[in-house]
Amino acid sequence: MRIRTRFAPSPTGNVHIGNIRAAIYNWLFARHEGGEFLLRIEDTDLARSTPEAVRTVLDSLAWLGLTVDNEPLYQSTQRERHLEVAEELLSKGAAYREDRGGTGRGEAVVFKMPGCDITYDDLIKGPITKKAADLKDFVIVRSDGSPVFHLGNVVDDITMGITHVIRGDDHVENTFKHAAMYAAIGAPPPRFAHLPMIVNAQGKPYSKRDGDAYVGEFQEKGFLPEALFNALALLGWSPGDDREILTREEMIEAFTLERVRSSPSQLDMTKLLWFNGQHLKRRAPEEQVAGYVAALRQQGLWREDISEDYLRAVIACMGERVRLYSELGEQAAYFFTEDYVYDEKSVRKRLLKEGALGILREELSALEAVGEPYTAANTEEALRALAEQTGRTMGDMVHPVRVAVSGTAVGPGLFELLATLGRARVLARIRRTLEKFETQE
RNA sequence: GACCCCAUCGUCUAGAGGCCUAGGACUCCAGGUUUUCAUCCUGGCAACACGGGUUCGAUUCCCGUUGGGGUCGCCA
Repeated sequence: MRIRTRFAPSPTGNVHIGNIRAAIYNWLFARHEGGEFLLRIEDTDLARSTPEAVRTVLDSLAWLGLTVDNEPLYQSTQRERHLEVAEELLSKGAAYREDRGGTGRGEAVVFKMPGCDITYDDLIKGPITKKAADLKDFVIVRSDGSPVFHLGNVVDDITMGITHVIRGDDHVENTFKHAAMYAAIGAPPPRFAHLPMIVNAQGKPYSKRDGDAYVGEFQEKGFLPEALFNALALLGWSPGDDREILTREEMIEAFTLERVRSSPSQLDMTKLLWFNGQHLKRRAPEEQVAGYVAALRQQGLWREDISEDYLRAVIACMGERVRLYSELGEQAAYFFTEDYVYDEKSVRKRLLKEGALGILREELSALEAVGEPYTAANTEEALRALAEQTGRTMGDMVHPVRVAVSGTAVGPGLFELLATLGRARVLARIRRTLEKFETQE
């Protein structure tokens, strides 16, 4: 039989990482088995299910590359089918009408539990049994005639031909109800697998106050979809060897439900950042450009006259110092503005030290003497010659220039930095720095 | 409260009775490389919640305790 899984979110706004992780596992499982991954929008709560909310769900799936094999089934379109099944259940005696609690609201349709213990074999947790005494009848159609979640969920899974229901831990109790309904309807039940919850940094369930809980937040912060995918997939699942950085294909290849853990876990932001850095450096340079431009634009550092060649040079220059697009602007705004800040500590240590400004002035002459092309090799040669002449170390040479042209003591190799910045900028910045601090001394 | 689930370094995890003086990753620390930082290399700190069993032998199996979580709706 062809494997079929589904993701069945109720579109109530942003998609939580716990839910998207369930979607990832459904997708991975279906792809691994050569089956299908379907989407159902559980939009019966019309008040909360807006078109924008549906859009958000679709966007999140698309962003993460979770390709769906069907046109999404909107649960609200299935209402008649749900009610039909309720009638069948009624006529079979598997359900009855009752004014629950005698509220006078009218009669609801109540599903009758079979009166025996129910056991189902969870693909992740193993067999779980519930005693008959702990199983209560429940409403499947409200007194106003609308179907309840349990009815719609089961009926839709049957009509969609779902073979494996992979969902959050919070549904285990429902599974006994659902299993009983499959039996009453006379449909073969799917296999169930319940994923442990993802908890917040305090090890507690997520609350509205917690940040970093929704897919959109990571997207906005500039995380790479493949990095979030990878990190989330490895929360609760592992390939069985020591691999951590995996491509989608490698995960599909290795994914099995047997290797999913049954204890909750938390998403560590520091490690997520590491995942991002790893995936970032695996991206082709041309793929990176757009991401950097978007981040720089957001930071107000982008100007349309900046050439792509220049940006590429900057990216190459910064190398693995950047793990997230936004870190480029944070760490090295000086590539994009003349108005960079002079880090106070760096200035004190490298420029205001005895004789530093004198050295810098000598270096200015040496660097002025270097013509185009202003390559790393050429500028290095000039400063090496100066160091030899004056009996100084390269350290003495490098530090003042670095602070002068970038305002900070940390960054890429100095000569790559100079070559990237270009002759005009370098000389202008050194002159300006000299002016600024010589008068200050 | 009742029922169900969970429990290995700070975090993510490997481990399915002896291969474990418990392995890997992130973070952190030290050293090396480098003009600085980052990368990279080397090394280090750090865990089987507790108590009983079962067994020649338990991180691994069973029971209990403790702790955490889920569910108890005419919500989904």
